[in-house]
Amino acid sequence: MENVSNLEQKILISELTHGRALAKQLQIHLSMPSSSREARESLVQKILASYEKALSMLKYNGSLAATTTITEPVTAPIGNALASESPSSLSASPHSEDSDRDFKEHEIKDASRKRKSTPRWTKQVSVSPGSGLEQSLDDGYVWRKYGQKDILGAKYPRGYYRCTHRNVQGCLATKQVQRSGDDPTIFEITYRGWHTCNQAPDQLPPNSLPQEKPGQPQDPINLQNQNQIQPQEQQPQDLLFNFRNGLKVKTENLETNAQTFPNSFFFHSSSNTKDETNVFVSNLQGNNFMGHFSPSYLSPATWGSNIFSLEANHNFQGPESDLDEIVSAGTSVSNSPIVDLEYPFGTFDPGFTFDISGFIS
DNA sequence: GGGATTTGACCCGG
DNA sequence: CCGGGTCAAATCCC
Repeated sequence: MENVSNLEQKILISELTHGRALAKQLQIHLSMPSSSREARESLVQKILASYEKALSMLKYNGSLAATTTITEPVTAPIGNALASESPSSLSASPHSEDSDRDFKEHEIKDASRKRKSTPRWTKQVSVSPGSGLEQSLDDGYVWRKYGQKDILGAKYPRGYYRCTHRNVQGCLATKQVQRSGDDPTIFEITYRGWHTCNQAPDQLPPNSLPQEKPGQPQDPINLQNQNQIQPQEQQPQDLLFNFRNGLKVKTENLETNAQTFPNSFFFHSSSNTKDETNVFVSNLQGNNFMGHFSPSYLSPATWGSNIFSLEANHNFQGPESDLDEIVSAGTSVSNSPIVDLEYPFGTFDPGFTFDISGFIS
């Protein structure tokens, strides 16, 4: 119980801090003649999104305490899951083309378990042609498509993407993109898992272009065959990369077993907020968690136009959560993506504190 | 040539 | 057995 609230508090703090950082960025943008309107609006949206999330968490928490309505335990076997992902292709040296799938079997078994506990959230994005929302499908991460499948009853195939850095950094984040049948301008994007890679989608230095890729107009509507979304390119964010390189903790082996995950941590480094902003929930799982937790995860919605109704699905204290705690944004955005998230946290040890000072210097 | 995408096969859970 | 998710060889593209 207390664990929960403690965790919640940390998340809230990081969310709010994140929002504040965004506001600062906005402030800078406002005094910057070169700043585009889109950039500003984007920031505004992000800020609002941040607020929404924070608020909804509070509300949800409240309702939890008050009514305790959790419908689904959403079994989160926090102990082992998620990180155990490691599809053999990852861990077992890829260059093994010898015996086929025989010996993979056992590994695959535990991999299957993770799926259930992998957090995921869905977002609907509508892309209206010509309204500058093309980039809506760009969430700032670099994805690599690994599959496409026709889904029963769906007009368009579903695309499966995973983080480009999966192999290198063991980033387990994936997403599915499903184009809506009745409204082809709507894409439902389901994210799964956290990014444990170095990408920092929504916290670019204030003076660098926010989200948009200058020389790269993209038009999802023109996806070659109306049914596939192309992954977007992305600016290298070396700053963060380098930064992090210095403190990467044995990422080489982390694919192989979950146990190494506990040692890794991750936090955002935004250029202008070096203070407490970065003290995020780190090493959440000292005992069991499932990966990293970064604000970027909490703010998957970094899109040009947002938000949304947010649905949180905690499985903390067990049974029942009616998560009908839907918070609709006051902002009447024409196209309001819907974010629908569920993160199977279990109990955490709230006691941890994390001092990043040692890493920064 | 290397990385990304395509696409049919495979695996697993329901 | 069926459908969704993933793998991986073939292919594409820069």
